[in-house]
Amino acid sequence: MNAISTYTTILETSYRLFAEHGFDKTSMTMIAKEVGLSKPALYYHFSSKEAIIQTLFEELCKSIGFSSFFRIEAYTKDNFEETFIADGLQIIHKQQTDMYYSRILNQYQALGYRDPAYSLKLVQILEGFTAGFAELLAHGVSIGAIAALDVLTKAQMLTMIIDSMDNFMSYGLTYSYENIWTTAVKSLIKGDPA
Amino acid sequence: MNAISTYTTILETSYRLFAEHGFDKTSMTMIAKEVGLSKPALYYHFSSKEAIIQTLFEELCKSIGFSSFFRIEAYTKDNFEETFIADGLQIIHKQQTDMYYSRILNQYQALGYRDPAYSLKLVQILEGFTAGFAELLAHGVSIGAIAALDVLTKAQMLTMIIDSMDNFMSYGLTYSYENIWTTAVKSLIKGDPA
DNA sequence: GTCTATACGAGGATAGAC
DNA sequence: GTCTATCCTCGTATAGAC
Repeated sequence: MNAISTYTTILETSYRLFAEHGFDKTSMTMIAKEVGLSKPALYYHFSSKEAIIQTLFEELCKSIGFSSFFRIEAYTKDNFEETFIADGLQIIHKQQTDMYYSRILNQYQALGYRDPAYSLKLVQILEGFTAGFAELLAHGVSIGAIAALDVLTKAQMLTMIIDSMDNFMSYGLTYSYENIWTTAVKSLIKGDPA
Repeated sequence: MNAISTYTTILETSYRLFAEHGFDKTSMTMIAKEVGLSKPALYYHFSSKEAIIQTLFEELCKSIGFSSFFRIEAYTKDNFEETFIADGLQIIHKQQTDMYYSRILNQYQALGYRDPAYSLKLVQILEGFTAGFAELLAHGVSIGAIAALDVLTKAQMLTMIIDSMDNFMSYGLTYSYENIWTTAVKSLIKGDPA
């Protein structure tokens, strides 16, 4: 038994190859060679290529929900804006540590066009962000930190900014994402409390 | 000679099949069958599958630049906000008339990860939007329609909203995109002129 | 411009031994 | 758990006739 199991090595290697070459252009032969196994040994661990793709998807989904980044109970009237900004910056930093993340996500999105199992889950994550932002903004209103105006629309816009920053980063665009997020939050949640 | 040439029919059919099944899962056999041709006849018009993909990409790029939607010379102090909103809504409406558009774009983005020819052009289009918005906002400042604050960052945010709305629409999410765009523009360009 | 027939390679997956 | 050898299918692409 290795310290790092074959199973885990296969997943990590597949993740990288899928990001570099895409699902379709990454063959089981490539994965086996890169891991240092024969194809049948690979099939011993995963019954099909689709099984690898699904397993990776489940792992991915575990770590990218709204509540992994934003903790509503920490928001007070005094720290509201700065905490909002800081929590969002966590997402940016996480993505900057995994160059492959958005490429992989892009491919699951494409898969979702043909297999609702993927799109349903991805939509659920996006809607989780919108619902989370809406709840957070509503919380901000209730504690008197911000004005109650267009809460749902603003939540949707924040979700879009997060979604799109990910996209831009995957293109290699070197924008000042920290600055964009900070400006977005300030633009959207400013205004005197009602 | 048909009124609609074989060449055009191939492109239109390919566009639809690529959107429905993806580039890789759409074979030349499928395209030939759907068009009503044999495979060699198909290869007579396009020397390879890649050639079809490239031709479609060039056609696509022609119609999605910033200047196809925003006409800076029409912006005055009095109509600035409403024209800004109206021009952006054109993009939303255009995308709503072509369900396949964002699916196809998603795939060219994925291709771009491996072939810079695609990503360079796509990045160019995105940067065209950011530059266009920045120019438009600067114009707004110069004619006294809006305040001069964070012009570049705001231009980037607007590009992101456009980019992400496209993405959300492709998921089938039925948000009120008109409302989001309107709120985005109002949130970002409001403020008294300097 | 379009066809029938076919070459050729690669990919997913399995049989059966160790 | 891992191997060698192999099967089958399907993909791109071409040869050569009409």
